[in-house]
Amino acid sequence: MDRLHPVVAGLSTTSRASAIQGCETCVVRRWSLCRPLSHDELSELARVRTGTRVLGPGSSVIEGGEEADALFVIENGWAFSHAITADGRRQILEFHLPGDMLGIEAVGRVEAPHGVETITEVALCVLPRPRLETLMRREATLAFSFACVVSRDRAMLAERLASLGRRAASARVAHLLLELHARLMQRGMAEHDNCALPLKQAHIADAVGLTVEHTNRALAELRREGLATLRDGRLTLHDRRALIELSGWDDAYLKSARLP
Amino acid sequence: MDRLHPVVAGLSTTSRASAIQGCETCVVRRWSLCRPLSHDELSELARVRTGTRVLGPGSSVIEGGEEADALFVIENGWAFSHAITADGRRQILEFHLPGDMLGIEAVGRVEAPHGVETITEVALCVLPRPRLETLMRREATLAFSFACVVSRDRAMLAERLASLGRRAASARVAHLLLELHARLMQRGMAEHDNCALPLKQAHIADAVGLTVEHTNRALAELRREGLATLRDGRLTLHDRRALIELSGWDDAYLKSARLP
DNA sequence: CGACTTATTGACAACCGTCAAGACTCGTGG
DNA sequence: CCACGAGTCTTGACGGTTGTCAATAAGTCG
Repeated sequence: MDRLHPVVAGLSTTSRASAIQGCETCVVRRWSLCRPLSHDELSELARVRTGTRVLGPGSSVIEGGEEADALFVIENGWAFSHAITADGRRQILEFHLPGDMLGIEAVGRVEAPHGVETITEVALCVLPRPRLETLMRREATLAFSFACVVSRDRAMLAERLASLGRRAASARVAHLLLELHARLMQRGMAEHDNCALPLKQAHIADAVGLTVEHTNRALAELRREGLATLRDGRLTLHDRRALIELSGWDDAYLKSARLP
Repeated sequence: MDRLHPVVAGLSTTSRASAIQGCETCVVRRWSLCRPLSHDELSELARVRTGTRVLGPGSSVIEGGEEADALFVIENGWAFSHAITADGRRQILEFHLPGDMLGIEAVGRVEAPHGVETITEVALCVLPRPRLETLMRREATLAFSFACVVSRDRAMLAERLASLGRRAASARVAHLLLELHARLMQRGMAEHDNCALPLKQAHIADAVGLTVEHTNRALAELRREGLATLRDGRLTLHDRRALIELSGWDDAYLKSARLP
């Protein structure tokens, strides 16, 4: 896994000056922080952002433990945040899809506690942290909207935590697949029974706390039982009901409900 | 475990009308949401709160899945939030100490995704959600401060998640013990090598994703190796260095750093 | 073609869960 | 005062789930 420095990686296919473009027509606005903002607030936010940065697959967006000078909104592509344990093993905390924010765990602190890395090529809306925080201290709607985003994020982590703590291997994998599919559906990025899923088995393993080998066995079981197939970057859900039954899936935690 | 309805339980030792008392002298202010607020903002918040509610040990503060009409700040005592899996097993998500907020995961949504239950007797500062959210939409400092609180909370969940995913039983237990001790130290509720810890082994088991029996074995190992002792509601850390080594502990995620 | 990554499978061992039993504490009631 | 029962802690035996190690297959890119 090649870890390019964010700046270097960023420059490789670098920032188009789309800062000029307004936030109102942003394709991910509906799923992002910006949804509830008024016209005036949006134009203020548009002045905060410094443009779009495009990173290649497998590049580092935020280095864990280092100072994070910007927050990001994914305009396109997949990423994940992760912790590295003292003995070098990796735990994926969350997968990030278009409209998600990166770096929210750095707010209110100096260093980013966790690293963020791209999976596919990713286009990021760059929001320099000092300027964004200044604006949030002035615009209550933005700050509250931000709090709602973090709160939803927290709920997803809690759900994953319950999964790792109290479910067997195949149930954990099934739960993750259902979650990703549901989140893609919300964004119109999935059919009712299938979607593109650019994850390696190693990603899934690190997300659900299993080894790659055992994750493979769990996926094989799901396939053998006719529940779901993950192949060539595409997930197909053959028996949604059985997957839900197996994993104890409940989509309530994904419904961010009534943002202002 | 007797589950009294919060209102009923609340009435049993009921709300002293300490709403009159200002928030400025609040003992937990230094560790709570309120820390960065100005004099004027504090007095507005004081008008939001409806008083203090006292609950007995083992009573339910928030029912998972039900509508949450208030947020709370713990003034005194221990509580925990938890998820219940489909097959009835419990996963403790977080332990809550004086100054912590309860119900933050309900912000921006209608129902509380997870339940909250008291461990000891608990005194709660009650903040009705509609009034608090109205104030947050007006007062940017409060909303931003709230976002920082949620973000810190999220970091703690992420750390626990990495623990469950990538650490062995005794390391998970050691990590939890170190975290609780560190959080108590921040509040002046612990000595450098020991503290009161009113947890049953079942609480620890449900927090780190183990059975009670195996948690007991892990605790026995820590005791046998001379690392830590948990006995009669008191935790003693005999060899902090070895505990840190074993669990990969790093306290960076607890440092909420520079709130405004 | 050869190096590399990823997926897959098998054998075996370690870890952890399950089940069962006993010890200890504490409050209650006789 | 003691007996009793409930809740918690502790220990042992055993089995299942998962991790480890190793090898192979399949695909990708130079």
